[in-house]
Amino acid sequence: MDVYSSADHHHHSNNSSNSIQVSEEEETMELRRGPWTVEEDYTLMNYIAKNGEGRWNSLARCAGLKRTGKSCRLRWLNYLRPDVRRGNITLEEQLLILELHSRWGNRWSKIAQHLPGRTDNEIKNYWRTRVQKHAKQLKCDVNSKQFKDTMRYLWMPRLVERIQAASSTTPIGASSTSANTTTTNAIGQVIPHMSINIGGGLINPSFTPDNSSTAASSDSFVTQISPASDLTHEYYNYPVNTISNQDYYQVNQISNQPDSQTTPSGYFNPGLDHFQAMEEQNNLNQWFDSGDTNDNLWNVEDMWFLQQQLNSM
DNA sequence: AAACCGTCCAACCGCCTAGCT
DNA sequence: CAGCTAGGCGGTTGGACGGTT
Repeated sequence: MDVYSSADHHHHSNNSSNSIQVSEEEETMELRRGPWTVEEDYTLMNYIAKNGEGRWNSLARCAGLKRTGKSCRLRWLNYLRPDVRRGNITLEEQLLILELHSRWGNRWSKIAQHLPGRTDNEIKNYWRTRVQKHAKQLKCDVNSKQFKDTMRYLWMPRLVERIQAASSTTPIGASSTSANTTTTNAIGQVIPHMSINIGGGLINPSFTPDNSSTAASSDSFVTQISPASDLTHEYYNYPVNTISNQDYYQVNQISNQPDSQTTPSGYFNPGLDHFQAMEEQNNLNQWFDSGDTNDNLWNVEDMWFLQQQLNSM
């Protein structure tokens, strides 16, 4: 519906004389769909640079884009926006996504608000392609208690370990213990941090597995992360992995929730001995260790063992 | 070489809601 | 108040791509 009915169509070409007979296609103002061309991107960026964003339907018309307002909005927010980050999800981001998802469920936009530069779409894609894949491999439902516990007591602590390990070998300029509120990235820009406390209380896992979809009242348990808006001037074809985890986000303090039952050991819940035993028996590094920030598939032994554990829960 | 397969992600769709008339 | 529209959100899809057979 949106723009389709509009008669006052504009053309991005400049033939104002319009002497050419209007084709049927132009008459009905056929809207383009599918992938955006470089020209369309350029048009949209230019228009927004001059006129700002918002009022997407009229924006699409005025800019001469044969697109719906929705399509323009999506393209801008998910791709063209200067502060959008694409590329590998860092360990810190993975951890945050897992934690926030355990809290809020599929509230992607809400989760995205806490990951500067990341879009809801990207987080959603990450979840579906990475996290759900593991659930599938374990033959359990992503929403099941079993899988949630697996994430909480295995995956997330593992991420914490890896983050700690990474931060202990952090190069100069990105020390892990600092309480600073900014850090400097690889190209010398000062950027704000994502707030994750690794060594101390971590992100507060006061998570109860069965209420994941109920919106918690405490949205502020993670301090709002401000977008690293000055980070990606080179946003088109932004190269992945050019900025290391350590450079990008500095491990930092987080405000603990008042009602927290969290111990300083974070996710390691003393009541879950079998998980800890499991940790000792199995080298689950296979999950994480082959790539930089990639998750990895279970190896056969891990899969088998974990399956036994899950079945006995 | 080519057919097949799995993964990833940009972009779409439908639904919902807030705001305006 | 109802009706309409734009914007926002979550779910889904299709095509590109890389790896494997």
